[in-house]
Amino acid sequence: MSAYLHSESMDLPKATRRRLIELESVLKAWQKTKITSADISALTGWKNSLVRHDLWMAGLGGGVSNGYVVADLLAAVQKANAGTENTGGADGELSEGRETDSTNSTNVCIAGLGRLGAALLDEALFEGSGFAIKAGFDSNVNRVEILRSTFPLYPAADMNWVIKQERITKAILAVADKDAQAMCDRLVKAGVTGIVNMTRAVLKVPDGVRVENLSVVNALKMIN
Amino acid sequence: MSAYLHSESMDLPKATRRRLIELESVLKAWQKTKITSADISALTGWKNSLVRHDLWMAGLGGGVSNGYVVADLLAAVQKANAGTENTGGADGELSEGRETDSTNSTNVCIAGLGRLGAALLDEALFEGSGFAIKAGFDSNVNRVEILRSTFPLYPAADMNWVIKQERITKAILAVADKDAQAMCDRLVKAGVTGIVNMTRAVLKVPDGVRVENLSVVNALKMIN
DNA sequence: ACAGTCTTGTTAAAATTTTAACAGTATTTG
DNA sequence: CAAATACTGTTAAAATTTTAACAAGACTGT
Repeated sequence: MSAYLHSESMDLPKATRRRLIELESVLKAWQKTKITSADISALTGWKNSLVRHDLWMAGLGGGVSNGYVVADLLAAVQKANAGTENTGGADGELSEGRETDSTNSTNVCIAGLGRLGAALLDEALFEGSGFAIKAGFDSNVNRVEILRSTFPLYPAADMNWVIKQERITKAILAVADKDAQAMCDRLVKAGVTGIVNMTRAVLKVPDGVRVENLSVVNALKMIN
Repeated sequence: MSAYLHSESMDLPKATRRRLIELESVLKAWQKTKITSADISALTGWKNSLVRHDLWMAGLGGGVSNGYVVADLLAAVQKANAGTENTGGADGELSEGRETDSTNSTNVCIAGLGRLGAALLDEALFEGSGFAIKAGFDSNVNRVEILRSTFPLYPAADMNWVIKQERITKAILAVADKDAQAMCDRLVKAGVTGIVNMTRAVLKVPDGVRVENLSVVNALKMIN
């Protein structure tokens, strides 16, 4: 059973996906032109066999026996990490994995423009990430009108049409805990398929919608 | 082998700890006085057997056969979640799990006061969490002097003595990606034992220091 | 070119985590 | 009050994830 999927097809284990995403950062920061699984292990704490296994599962690891060529591996990993959804056509060889491909990015909105949400309205944070903030929402119309931002802000009432018009597929949820589930429901209804949840609330979403929890307080509890 | 630890003693599996922390939020939001593992399952998506298993592992679950009394379970879960470090004495029965126990809280600092870091200087975010922000640091002295905040801000150079004096044990890292590892090293050297990493960098820390990664961009990649 | 080293891809084993199963005990219903 | 129902705590099985092991391919230095 459990047919290995070391090529592309269905999705990889979550843990592997997370490591591949982090590996991308590691590779970007690596100076030399070559890197070994032992190097990566030293840098991250992951067992080197796990690194190789991850790459194998993802069908990556072009090289044969002596270390990885960073440029190649990075390109492959980037491609794999983008993979799941995003790319509409998926038939092109894509131009060598170069920097920000603004035409090919996933559109994101921020729901809740309190201190935290407003702070995320920052292009710099998303530079070269493949994601582009397209809108901010808040129930408080006052806030929407007063806040200065590089991105257009809307009252939450406009959510439905804005999300459709701007082809937004992901949201960052930064409302108050007590409003989290309600806002989440609205986002999902509007067509969002993934939510980064910055609140402490545990969200219930329908199948097919992914949630990633990023509550600072919960994280503090984890490291405590 | 693998002696079950369904009582208190060594630490629970990470996944279980994470769920227990989230369970805390779920219980706080629950209105009725009783709750069953099936209710929790419906609310979170976790299998009900997993919920019971988690509680068993943690040595919780006071009740016997008919659902849990929310107040009791919440108190027990809160106690378990605080448990790992934090409490110095650990011999008291602790006063009924009441709200913010400001004397008993863990002290936290924020390293990096850019838009994101500055936004976290917000008491409201940490209300009733058991954590208290005690200081903010930035290498840019200008920023430290200009920023208005309820919390004292210091140039990074003062980190060492401030962290000791204020008995800070945890840090939220919100510097630029390229400075992340260096700042992390300084924090660890100053005595911090846990870091919430908001950057995209993968941090290397010595044994005994816990890291929780909360990069918004990486989270977006996960849900993509 | 050959022996020695390194390092990968891949498989198999070990460890961990989740799911299912069920005996036992409250609670409700007739 | 007995039977039926509704849950939990706990153990055992299933599934998943990580670690170890190793054959085979590439370099290195002589």
